[in-house]
Amino acid sequence: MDQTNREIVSILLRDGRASFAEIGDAVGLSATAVKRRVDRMQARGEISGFTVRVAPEELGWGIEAYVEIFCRGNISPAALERDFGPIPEVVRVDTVTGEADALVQIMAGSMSDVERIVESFRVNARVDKTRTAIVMSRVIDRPARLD
Amino acid sequence: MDQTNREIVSILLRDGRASFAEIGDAVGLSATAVKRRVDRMQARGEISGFTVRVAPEELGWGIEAYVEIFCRGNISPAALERDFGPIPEVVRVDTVTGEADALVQIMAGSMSDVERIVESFRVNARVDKTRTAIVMSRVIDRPARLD
DNA sequence: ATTGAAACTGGATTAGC
DNA sequence: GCTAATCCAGTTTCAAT
Repeated sequence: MDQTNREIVSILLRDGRASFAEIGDAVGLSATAVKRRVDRMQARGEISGFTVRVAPEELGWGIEAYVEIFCRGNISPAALERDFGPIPEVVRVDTVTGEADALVQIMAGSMSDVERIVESFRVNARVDKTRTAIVMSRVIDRPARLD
Repeated sequence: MDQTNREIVSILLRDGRASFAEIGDAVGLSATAVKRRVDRMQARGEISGFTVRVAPEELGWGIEAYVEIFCRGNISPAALERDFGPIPEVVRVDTVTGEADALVQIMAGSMSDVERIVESFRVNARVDKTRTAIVMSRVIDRPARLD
């Protein structure tokens, strides 16, 4: 990944629908060249896709929560993916250092949804304990910057 | 926000560069009507923008971390925004229920960057204590779904 | 107030270099 | 990587509902 690709990605982070011509002007390439670079980055998996950024509450995701997962014994990333992947409200799962084994982020419609989802984590035999932090206010939420 | 807009957003969540014509086919509207609906959602702030989804390690963000922030006394969202907003590695800040007052998510180039950034949190007079969890593996990371 | 059709503009894409 | 040619999407206008 060279500097030019970094600049292209930097622009796309700020505006995922920027035209190839615009990007080309900014980085000093033709639109064609930019398109090929973006296509190649997508083919290599450096770019995994494009998406829209939405105000969660407008879409019925009234509640967000972080759930720390404490397991009995070890848990593999593959097992986590199998267990949490099918739950649509789960938007993110990381294995982490520290007390907890994993951190799960959920976006739900209501507090009772959170309750139900977290409860469903517990039926999983490997999950020993959970600790939930409800998001009160989203202060900053932005794509990482390159510059 | 009506059902049609939900469907449009649902498509854009999966492909943020989908053409208005494609979306129109899927929801039973003309490209024109779709464009206007997207424009209006953007004007109302329901859609805050479009972005690319990238593989962080490809971009020099080798390390991600969650930092729990414990404050002396109260801390307002506005103060958090002022203190953390200028740090480019900070991608997310939420005030949360539970032990910690806020949860900060950072994307950094290296462990020493994490150390430096977390250390910089501490110089802030209001921050009493921090607890850092380093991400070992990103198991799931996806936009929330509407279905 | 919102839509669809048509016309126009300009970007996306392909072919050739 | 660029240019040129083609195609198609984005955008605006306008009439209709």
